[in-house]
Amino acid sequence: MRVDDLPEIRQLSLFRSMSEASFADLMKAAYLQNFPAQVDLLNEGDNADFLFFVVEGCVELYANANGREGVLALVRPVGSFILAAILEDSVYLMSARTSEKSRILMIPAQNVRDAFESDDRFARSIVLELSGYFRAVVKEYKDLRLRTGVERLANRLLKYHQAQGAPGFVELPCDKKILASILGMTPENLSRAFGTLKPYGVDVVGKKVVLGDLESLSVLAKPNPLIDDPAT
Amino acid sequence: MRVDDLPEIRQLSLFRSMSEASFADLMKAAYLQNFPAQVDLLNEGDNADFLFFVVEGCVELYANANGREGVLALVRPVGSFILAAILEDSVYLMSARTSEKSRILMIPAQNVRDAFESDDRFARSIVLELSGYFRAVVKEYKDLRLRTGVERLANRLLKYHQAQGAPGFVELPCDKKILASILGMTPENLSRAFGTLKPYGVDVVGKKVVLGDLESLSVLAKPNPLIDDPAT
DNA sequence: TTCCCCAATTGATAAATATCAAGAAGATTT
DNA sequence: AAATCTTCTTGATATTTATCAATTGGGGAA
Repeated sequence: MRVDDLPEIRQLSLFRSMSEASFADLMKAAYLQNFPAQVDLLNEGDNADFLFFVVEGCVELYANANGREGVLALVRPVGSFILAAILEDSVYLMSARTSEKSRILMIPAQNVRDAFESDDRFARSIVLELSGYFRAVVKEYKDLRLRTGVERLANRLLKYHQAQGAPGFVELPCDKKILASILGMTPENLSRAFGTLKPYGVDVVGKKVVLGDLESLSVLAKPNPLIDDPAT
Repeated sequence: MRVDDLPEIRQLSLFRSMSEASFADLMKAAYLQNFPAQVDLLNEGDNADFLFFVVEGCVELYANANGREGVLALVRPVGSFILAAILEDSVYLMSARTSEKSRILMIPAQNVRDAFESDDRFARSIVLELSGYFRAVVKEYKDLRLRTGVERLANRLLKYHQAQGAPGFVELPCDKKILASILGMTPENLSRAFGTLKPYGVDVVGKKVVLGDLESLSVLAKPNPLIDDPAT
């Protein structure tokens, strides 16, 4: 399937300042494909052949080591993944699978590297994209390193709450099983962590979580913009 | 103190392909300073005013949250830190302190951003530098997420062993207290982890660690280039 | 050298997290 | 609607990790 017209891609900060010609070249080489849920898009260790964008749906980035597996991030429209591997012309450090029916844009790695070499504006956009990625991972690292599971959950709820317009409740963006893995815990412990947060006004009803006492939840969570604010 | 002559800086991949003029401008604005051990160079949350290079000595990058502190990395000559914060014109996500007497090169943030805008080669070098940083943090994250403390220690020992030319023993690059924090554990647990590794041929004599049975140590560690190989 | 401070170790205990097992609740298929 | 499958929850237990306390030991300062 070829790329007909994807204005939302052109509007990404990565491509917005790119020359018309370079962008056209990239899109000419690109593939737009629909995948069902639970399809592996790439495996860690594979050579980085494509740069990926989630146009619709949702993709899990995950990794395996020492007999364990963990989800590192969810990518939602319109987000890219594994840019760094492409630029280093190296292997993927993470695996990726669709977590629901998804529409994925794939740009061959060599075309991306060519555009990086030839288009100065694009090269600079990539710098800002990578800086953002880097800082996001540092935040994830600090979250995992310096907080307990209950604290991570509490902060995550507060973060979702902000992102959803602070209506007093939170709509979980995925199954609790996935959420648990993103938070670096088992599903069992996520259930228990929700239980621990009950005295802090947290009530779970399916995928909806009511935050009845933001004050005391924040006291427990100790939210920190240097970890929890995506914009910082 | 002004920068007289620092060929090792010019030779960094970040600067190697930069124009003579841009590099001269940067160095004219830069400061080269000597610090004793245990001096705070910057604090997380501060505005990113300088890009730093360790010319001699050693710097710890660390962070605080929820009443806990952790060392995220050691930077040794000639390494840079907090490039991403400079480019985003944002705040530092990590704090930095000298862990020994050190010579530090500091380049004002605005000069770095100016050079990034004006020098196309420099902009591309930054991309590769950031890609490397990003992948390094992802590896750290996977290490912490998917391995127990004993496994992290075992793999770290094997990594140092490789880096030091595989002489059958390892010279620890820092105090055990710092090493413990880098590995994401307490000093007490590091001691016990060394004890756990004794049956696998690991014998500690001060800062020297003899690896007497690489075979069985590797079986326990399950080293993985997608985490442990700095070059991947 | 002697003293002193701090790193390092060891033991006892507590907290956090994972694992195993079983049942309950939802969702999907037939 | 019934059957089936998976997620989610809860309990019991084990592992991992942290904390508190008490020494021990090594490196620098006077």
